[in-house]
Amino acid sequence: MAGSHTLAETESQITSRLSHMTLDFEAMAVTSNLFRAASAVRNHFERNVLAESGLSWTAFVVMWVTWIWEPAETRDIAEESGISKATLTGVLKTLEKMGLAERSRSDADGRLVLVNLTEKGHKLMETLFPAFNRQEIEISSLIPAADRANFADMLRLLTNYTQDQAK
Amino acid sequence: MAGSHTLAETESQITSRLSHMTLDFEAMAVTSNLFRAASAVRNHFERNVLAESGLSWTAFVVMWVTWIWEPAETRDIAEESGISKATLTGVLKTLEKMGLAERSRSDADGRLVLVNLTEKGHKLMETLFPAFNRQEIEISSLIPAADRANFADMLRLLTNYTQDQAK
DNA sequence: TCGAGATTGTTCGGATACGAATAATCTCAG
DNA sequence: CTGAGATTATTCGTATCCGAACAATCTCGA
Repeated sequence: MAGSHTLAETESQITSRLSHMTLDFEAMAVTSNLFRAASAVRNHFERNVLAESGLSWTAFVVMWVTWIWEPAETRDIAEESGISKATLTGVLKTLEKMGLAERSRSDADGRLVLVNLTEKGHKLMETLFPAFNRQEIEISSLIPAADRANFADMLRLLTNYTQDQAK
Repeated sequence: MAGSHTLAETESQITSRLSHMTLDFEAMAVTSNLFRAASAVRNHFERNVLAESGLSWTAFVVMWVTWIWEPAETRDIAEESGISKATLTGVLKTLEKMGLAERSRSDADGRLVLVNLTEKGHKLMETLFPAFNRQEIEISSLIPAADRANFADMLRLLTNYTQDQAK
């Protein structure tokens, strides 16, 4: 756990405070660092790439998924973006308010809602996505090239397992 | 990106839609899967371990950090938990309301706030943490044992780099 | 001793996040 | 043809999340 204490200090304090318990430090390290890293990376992107266009990480991801698959169904966008449909409704409201996306009810099935980016949304993605990808390259270069694909695969293992458990 | 499309379908569609752009798929895979995995793991823990005691992931982490370092200063808790001080104020309000933690102003420095778990908070952690750690073991066992420590180290690289950039 | 600058925690506004409840729509078996 | 069951998106309530602004406190150099 990064923070005001070193890793050694942290493990030492944990051992001292919880000596009556069996702990798996390695297991703790996997989950706590996963969440810390994701949080830190999201904040980094929001501050350095997305702030200028007023987008949150999730708003960007939703625009990205829509850009790739449009016209996209909201149930698919939510799943591809890893957020609930309730959350997507709110994020799309924000994007519509910014004039970046538009929704319409499907002709084929009245339950479904389709989403497209607006022209303004397309223009934004043409410049924002390359900047975002450059930052992705910078960040991922911290991971040794030989480990990178494996790292992504291990992350997918975690996602797939926990999401399968939810079904 | 896990979702309603396979990885191959996704990369194919991206290539087809954005053929005018150079893309680094590997870089994209690192950041998008990092966030997806973290989100999925958090939801998994909230549903399967934390829901019963009404705690969110972050509320648990704050309790955990406080348990280890108490009496803990709020600036340190926020840093160790990877959240802002503004967020911590809100989370501590929630924990106080639940009777699980208490705050007091430091005698030594009037700017600082100290936090302790209450007796009820300690009791909860005595049973909740082992259950949480068991789930951590289950989740991390998805990562091959030989890769686990390295995986956590790579995550720390991402966190440290992005947080250093924020300073 | 004093004041500028720094640090701390809180409040505010607005965005994300989700489960549960709800209404609308579709499917399919009888 | 009809109704039960399933699926969809939205609303609601509540929690988290953060940056900016603010008030209180501390430090340190002049």
